[in-house]
Amino acid sequence: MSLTGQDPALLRRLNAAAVLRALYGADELTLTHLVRATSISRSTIEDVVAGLIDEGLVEEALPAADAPRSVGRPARRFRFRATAGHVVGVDIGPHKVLAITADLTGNIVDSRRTTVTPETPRDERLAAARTVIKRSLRSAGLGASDLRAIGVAASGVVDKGRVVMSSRLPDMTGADLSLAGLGDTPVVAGNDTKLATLAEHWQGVARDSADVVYVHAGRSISVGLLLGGRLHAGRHGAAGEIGVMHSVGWYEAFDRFQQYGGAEAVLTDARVGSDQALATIDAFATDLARGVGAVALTLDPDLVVLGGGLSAWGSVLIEPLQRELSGLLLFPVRVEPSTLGADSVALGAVRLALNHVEDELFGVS
Amino acid sequence: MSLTGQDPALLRRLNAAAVLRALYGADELTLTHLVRATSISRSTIEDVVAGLIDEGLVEEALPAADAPRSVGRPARRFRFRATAGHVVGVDIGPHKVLAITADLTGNIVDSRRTTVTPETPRDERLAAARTVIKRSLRSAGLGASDLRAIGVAASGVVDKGRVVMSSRLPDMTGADLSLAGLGDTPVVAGNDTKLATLAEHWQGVARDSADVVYVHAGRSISVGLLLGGRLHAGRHGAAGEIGVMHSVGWYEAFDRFQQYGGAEAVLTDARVGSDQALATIDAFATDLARGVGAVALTLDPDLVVLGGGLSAWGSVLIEPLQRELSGLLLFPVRVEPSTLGADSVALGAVRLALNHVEDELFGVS
DNA sequence: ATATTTTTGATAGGACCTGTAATAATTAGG
DNA sequence: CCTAATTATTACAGGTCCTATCAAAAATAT
Repeated sequence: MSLTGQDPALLRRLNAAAVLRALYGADELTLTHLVRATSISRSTIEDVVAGLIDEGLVEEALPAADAPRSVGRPARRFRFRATAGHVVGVDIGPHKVLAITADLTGNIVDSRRTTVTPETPRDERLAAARTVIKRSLRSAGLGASDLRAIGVAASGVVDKGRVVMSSRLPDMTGADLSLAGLGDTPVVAGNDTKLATLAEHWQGVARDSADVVYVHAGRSISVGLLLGGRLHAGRHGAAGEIGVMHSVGWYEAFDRFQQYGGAEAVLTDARVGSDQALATIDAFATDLARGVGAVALTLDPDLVVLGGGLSAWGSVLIEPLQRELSGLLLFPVRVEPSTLGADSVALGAVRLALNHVEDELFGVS
Repeated sequence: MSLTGQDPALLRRLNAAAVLRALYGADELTLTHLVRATSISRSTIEDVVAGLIDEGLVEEALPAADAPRSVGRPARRFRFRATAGHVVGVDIGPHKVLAITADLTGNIVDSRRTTVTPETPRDERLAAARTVIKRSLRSAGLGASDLRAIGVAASGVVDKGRVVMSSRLPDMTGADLSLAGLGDTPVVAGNDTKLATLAEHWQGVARDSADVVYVHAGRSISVGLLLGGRLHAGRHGAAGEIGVMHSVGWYEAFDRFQQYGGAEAVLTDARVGSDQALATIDAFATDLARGVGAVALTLDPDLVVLGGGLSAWGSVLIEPLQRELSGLLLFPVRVEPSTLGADSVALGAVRLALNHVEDELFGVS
């Protein structure tokens, strides 16, 4: 059944969530600030904050010695107690396993990695993930009870905590990503590109866009979708798999660079104006635009984000891509390079874990 | 700012909405039924229902003489007062203008049409829409004050109440769909295919699916998207315009039938097993699958609905389409023919208008 | 006629919200 | 150093909403 206001306490939960959200973004706020931000009455704010302090989610900040003094009785200041809990986001990739530990505001407290190879067998790869998580927690001085959720990113189609299919790491097909052996911390999993999309919406260029197409361009090309501010996974978790269509030509696209003598060579030659290098990039942009154009025509998004290794090329690749796209689309679309580096996937896993925690913390519906 | 429970009356609105929704689906319900359906306490239900009766949204049903009698004091029965308001949905098409008048439950009380041609100038076409709406209202015995909203469907890209671009009816490009001259009734507009998608989700085969790709297949081919149970329009209202991509081949697809001697001829020949007719249909299905495949790979939807004139062909077209799609997609997708006829667009416009009314009626967020 | 069943009406108790008035803790200025 | 102005805190009154419980009302079954 739908939302029914059965319990007057619903109002309290709603207001607590609003206060928490307000504190979330800011550093320290006074009660008066909170009243203004939420337009809830002062009496209520006071009660709510007291309750949140009891729960350990908010703490009073001691007045700083060098704080700017103003007239009138000084207000107490409150802040979100970021250390009330922590999450870990782990990127289980072909070449590395990266774990990022963060507090509830998303502040990174530790970051730890191990090297693996595409040939590393499944169990070893998953064991590496467990080990990296444990090490990161220990180094951050955290126990199992401090951990509220774990976010896991893996390549391939990920659905219901499992890798349904992975072409990049065939051995991972069928792998269970619930990482047993780490206590009963809830584990949420997702596809790497989709989680990078989430990261881009959280801290990257897509911060203010609700409908985003994220394109990971590197050795392989893949797509993540954010629709209405939420990740769109699809019925089988296979949304964005436009590259599967052979006529799009994404499987062979990167070979253009290999044939030239490697991606590095193309970039350096292009920078000095080599016609052949520029033509190679143009051809690659055409490949890219074939798939991105289909997705953009389907969704008419606010923004296309170019991520992955090739996003570091910046305008060298963005410009021909945009040129190609403008010939395909009804309306021009904004294309921006990713501002997050190679850690974006693990960062997205952190965000996924935080989403889970927030749903529990200030979940209402 | 987000939802804040500032007012205790929020609970009442929430509960009123829950009661209204419960009454919406059912015919007549007793207070006890409502208590069970909403799990709100009886006292509250009583209050809420009294309030809704005051507002004119609910009425008490007189006990029917032939009602099945049971032990105990007979309960009063309540029903949603469907006639508390009406809406009109109007489809402004190339060949017809169709207005459907419905009450708040969506019961159709009148349906009225006028014939136009693709050459009818813009002002005349819009005037025809106004006239048809007025006639339909008069014939339903309704005054301007009974009308709560008007939904308008037009072909082409529709955004913010205007036709941004129409390839089917170029003269309509730039048209203002707010239909001035019908009082101050709110008018909401949308693209015809998108609204047919809405209709299909409301009363058609897509009733239980949240992520739906609707394909209108006829003289022209177009796509409507429902994502997470909501229509996806895109930044410029141009979502689903995959057919714009020339390589998809949708502009010329229907010509295959014309070259054969008309769509009718293809169908009748195919039914008696003509190889040439079947091959023509296969080729058309391949055209269709090229675009639908791209959309389905992008979105991984629950369901693909085939609408438009060719949906009447049923399995003759569905089967080759499904065959083609299965070769393109990672996961098989359910493909169903539309169950609604040519009125689906106007019906979707009715639903759009009802959505608007409901947002106002039991809008909370 | 009496018992049983179900609905209805009325009352009490508690949680929540808002707004106002009194009180406390500062700074600015004479 | 003292007073006025300013801002924050605390306490209280008034109102809406919810739930739970219990007696009264209206029907059927025996």
